[in-house]
Amino acid sequence: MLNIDFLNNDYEGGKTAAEKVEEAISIDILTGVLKPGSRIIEDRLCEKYHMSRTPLRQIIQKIAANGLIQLIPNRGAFVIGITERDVEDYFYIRSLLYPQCVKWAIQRITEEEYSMLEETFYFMEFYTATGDMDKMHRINSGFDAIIYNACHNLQLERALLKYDFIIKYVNYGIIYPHNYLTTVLEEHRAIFNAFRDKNPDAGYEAAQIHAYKSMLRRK
Amino acid sequence: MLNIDFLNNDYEGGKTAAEKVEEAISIDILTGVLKPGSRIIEDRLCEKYHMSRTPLRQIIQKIAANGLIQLIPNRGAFVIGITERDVEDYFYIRSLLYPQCVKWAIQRITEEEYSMLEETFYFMEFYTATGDMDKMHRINSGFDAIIYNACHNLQLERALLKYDFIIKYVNYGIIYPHNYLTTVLEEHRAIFNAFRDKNPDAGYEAAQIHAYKSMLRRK
DNA sequence: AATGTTAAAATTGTATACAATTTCACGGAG
DNA sequence: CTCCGTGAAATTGTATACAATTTTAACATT
Repeated sequence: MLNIDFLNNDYEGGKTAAEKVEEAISIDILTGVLKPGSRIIEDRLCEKYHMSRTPLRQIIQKIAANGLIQLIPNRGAFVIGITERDVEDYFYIRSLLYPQCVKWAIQRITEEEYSMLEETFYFMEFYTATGDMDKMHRINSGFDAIIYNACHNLQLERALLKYDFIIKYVNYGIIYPHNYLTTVLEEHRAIFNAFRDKNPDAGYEAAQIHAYKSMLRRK
Repeated sequence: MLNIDFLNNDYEGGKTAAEKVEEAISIDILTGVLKPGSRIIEDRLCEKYHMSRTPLRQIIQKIAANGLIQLIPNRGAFVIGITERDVEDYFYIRSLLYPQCVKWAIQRITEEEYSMLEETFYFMEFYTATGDMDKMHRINSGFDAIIYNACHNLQLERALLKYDFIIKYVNYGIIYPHNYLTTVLEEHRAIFNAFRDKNPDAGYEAAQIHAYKSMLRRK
């Protein structure tokens, strides 16, 4: 069932312990705490996260399947490096997929999902005024997550969530201009209006603009 | 190191036992042997594949990370169904990503990778005449795999390989028209020529045409 | 007949032990 | 001094045991 708990600051998403460790390791890779190319010794991580090798190895398999770790049989797990060009590439790929996702979502969204999107957008409007950057990042992610889910294509949803996850942590520490929040709100408004009007092509265009500008903002 | 062992009919890709089991389970899901929504009992699969639960659970985590299984904590693993519309969606997503991959690959391919691509293309020409459908599928996949690798973007490469994997097995048993091989060869030739001429835009266009026609051929 | 309760069975989650393999340091041959 | 062996240490791969949780099936209550 959908909910908007993500608006809460200390929301942990009902994650299991294993999911939290998975995220922690992934973040360590993306933020450079774990150096690209370096070998991951299972016992070290077991000690760090206070668990035995059995569940830890499952987590490593998952991260490897997501592409942040390379697993070489009998040799170990190695950190995959993400270069600046990779990040640019991910923005570019995202700008190919995101508009199509929005278009499909407008065609396929359910009543319930739309209500959720509407409610979230009103929160966005409200919190933009307060200027709480952290909360806004959270809501923006939630807004996108509802759209990703509403396109009703699991693989596309997962691909976009993955790219967003990578971009989010590689972007860590970036300074945003003072008009960042209002600018992004207006881009989102254009997308939301397309949902309200049930206009897939308008949504595609608005999404393209938003994705493209997101890419430029990084420069 | 790159090699063209995939041309060999009984080539197993140096897969480990675990990788073979992973592929077998994935194929069972895509071909409907494991019914969508059904629960996967670990012990049953352990018996079927003659291994203990520890390595099997790692495999399940991997498949879940790839999106073919849904894992619910303490409740078990459930088969994700792939509908006909999903397959159409995957073709569509692929047609968005494939041309970009070709374009980047032409800009980024190394000498060694190009030699490999050239050699593979000559094999394609040769084997098209023989009409061995199975071998051609293998070579076509190899041709694409070299391109995916040459774009030097790991996530894009993996995304395309994943979609191809899904499409391949969902397409299982399809009857191809008699001119299928020569048609596909010409589409590939256009792509290869773009590599030969180092022309990214021509490659993008040729790839777009190939992806689009592949989508239509399914109908 | 429908609903709730409870205990046994089944299943998932985790820790540990051991086997298989690789890595690394040391010493000898050329 | 470099290049190989060689064996111990470290690390990865797998099986098994047990703990935690869920599922089930039988039974009682209304």
